[in-house]
Amino acid sequence: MKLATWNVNSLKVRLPQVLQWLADNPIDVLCLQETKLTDDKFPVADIEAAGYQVAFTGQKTYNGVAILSRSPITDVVKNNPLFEDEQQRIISATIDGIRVVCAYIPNGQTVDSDKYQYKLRWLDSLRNWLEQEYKAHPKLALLGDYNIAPEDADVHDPALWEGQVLCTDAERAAFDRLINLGLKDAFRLFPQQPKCFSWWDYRQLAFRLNKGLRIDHILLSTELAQRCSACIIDRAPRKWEQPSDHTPVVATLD
DNA sequence: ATGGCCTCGGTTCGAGGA
Repeated sequence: MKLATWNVNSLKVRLPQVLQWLADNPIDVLCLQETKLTDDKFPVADIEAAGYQVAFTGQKTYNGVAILSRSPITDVVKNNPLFEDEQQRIISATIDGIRVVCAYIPNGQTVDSDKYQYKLRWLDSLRNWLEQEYKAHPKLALLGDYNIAPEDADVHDPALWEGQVLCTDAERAAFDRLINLGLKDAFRLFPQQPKCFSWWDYRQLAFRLNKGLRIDHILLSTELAQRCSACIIDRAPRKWEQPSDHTPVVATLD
């Protein structure tokens, strides 16, 4: 079983790429972020025609998340019940006995902004809610765009990024508190090449120069981590025409 | 280099992303 996450930066623009990537790869569950579509505009028919069921929650212009699945999707929950939020950033569902949580964690903009404080509050509440969810669902997976590079190894130039949003101590501490619930970073369960990233700025030839960050993650509960046999970042779609600035991360469960 | 890019909404620029 393959679980994946991909921030597509507008599903309206990227739908052909999503369908192409699913045609190229045997993905069972795909979590999408930044769909940027209201629910009435969501391309349900195209996704179903590709052999996937889908659950989604969106809004105009910003945010928006979705879960695509080859197996039936049940018990869909939108957002974090403990955190009042107009922004559509979380959707959860049960698929083949696994509780899948798809999250688009706030960016935070800059450390001196209100958006950064919102990000930290949002992460604190996410942790509290997931603590409950984990107890209810031992087979738990949290996939998404975390907007956090957990370690300097996840940053192309740690000195340049030191103290910057996505890399601050407070954000990394929030990530560690998710880990401390008993979740494992699937990518770090395995030996990896250095300088593996999931996002590259559109500017400055960043992708060609591999000036990126690893900010898209798959966290697995202990039970699922024991079943995980691989986790890779697929750079291929980042090389396509008109790419998202993020590329998919894929975990394989046996 | 106080930047460069992309998307959206809605107009021909500003906000937001990361």
